[in-house]
Amino acid sequence: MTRTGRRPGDSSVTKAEILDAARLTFAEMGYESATLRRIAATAGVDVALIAHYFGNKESLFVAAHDLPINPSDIAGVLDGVSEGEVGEMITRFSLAMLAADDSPAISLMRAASTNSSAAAMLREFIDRTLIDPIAEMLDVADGRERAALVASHLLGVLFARHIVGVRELATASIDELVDAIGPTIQRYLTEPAWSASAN
Amino acid sequence: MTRTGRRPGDSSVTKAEILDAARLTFAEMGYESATLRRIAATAGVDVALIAHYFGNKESLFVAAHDLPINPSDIAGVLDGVSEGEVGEMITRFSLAMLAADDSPAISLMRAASTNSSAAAMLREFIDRTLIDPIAEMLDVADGRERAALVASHLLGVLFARHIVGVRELATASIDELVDAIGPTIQRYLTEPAWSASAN
DNA sequence: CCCATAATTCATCGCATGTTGAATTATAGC
DNA sequence: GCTATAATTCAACATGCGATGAATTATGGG
Repeated sequence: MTRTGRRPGDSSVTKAEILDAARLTFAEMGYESATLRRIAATAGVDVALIAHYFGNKESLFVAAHDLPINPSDIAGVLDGVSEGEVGEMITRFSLAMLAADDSPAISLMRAASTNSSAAAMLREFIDRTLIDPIAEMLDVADGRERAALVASHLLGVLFARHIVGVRELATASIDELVDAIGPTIQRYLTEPAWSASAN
Repeated sequence: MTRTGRRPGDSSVTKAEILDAARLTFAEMGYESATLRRIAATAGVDVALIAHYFGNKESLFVAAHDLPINPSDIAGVLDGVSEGEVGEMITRFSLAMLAADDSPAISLMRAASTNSSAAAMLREFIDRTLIDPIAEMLDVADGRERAALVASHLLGVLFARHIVGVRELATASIDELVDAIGPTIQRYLTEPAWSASAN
């Protein structure tokens, strides 16, 4: 029975535990349904400690989604891959890396649906993590439009598979999905221009 | 200043107005953020009237999403379209019909992110409105898997365009998007088998 | 060994929510 | 025209929320 006052023993990993609990809880239930009390309970901590460290709920959310995937991850994945395999690689990366249970991507998708500042965060995340590096790699005039189409499909697969639970996608293995979707992504990237694409 | 008691005048369109307000509000803000009081205010009605008609919030949500798109809509769209134009037609249908501001599809997507019974409703909606009719039309062994891939991409475009607001997709016209995405959808539908697809 | 400071909990506040029950007024069938 | 019933609002509730301020205990630098 922990009582009041500072805990004995080692240093403070507590802050990181709160962030982990926040990521997990936000990813499971979305922004408004994830209560500070529940996050605190998951972290084994009083709710006031969260306020002490992070001020308010929104700041906690931002802090929990700040670091964990750095935008150069995908650039690293793409580096040294032959041009014909890029679609497959991006697809595999998205299905594996972005879809872990406490992944900030899924968490952001959940939160973005009901919270406009989370939507802004997800928008920026998509830009930095997917569209920017892909467009830079492509280095063609309509690169950002192509990358946005890629992102939309990958988002849709994550959404259908992990949030909605569409059976045909939820039960498929990553390899099967990569086989099915990779070539489509590849075409969006390297197929000759399909029409006059505006903006 | 409307006071207590039954309103004078005509019959009761009030119930339908509540449903409209509910659809609109749920679509704008998601399940938990849409409060009964706000829905009531939008409908110009006291909150207790909602309880009187629909019992509780969840029943209201279900009622608001029950009828409004019937699953034969897409079948009608597909009927009499040449096989090569099906992808374009489905894409256009999704971008136009499913994405209106008070569309139950967007509303369900928002709610599904944070509410598991809404996710179940969306799952069923996708099955009935997209996967079932498409698979039936295709009439091939892996028809449901193909249809699920189609649905995932279309969902992703709606999500990126209307919920996240990815710029490249949000600013594009429907025609431009149909030009870009239609051929991809078409390939998912009619391209020869890509590999051994399981389940 | 002190003492400033950090880490932590407790108690509580104000507020918004979903829900309930009673009161009031109009409609419609007899 | 009376009366049962439907439509509607008002008032209030219990609950759970995010937030705040004070209290308590350990740590670590001088």
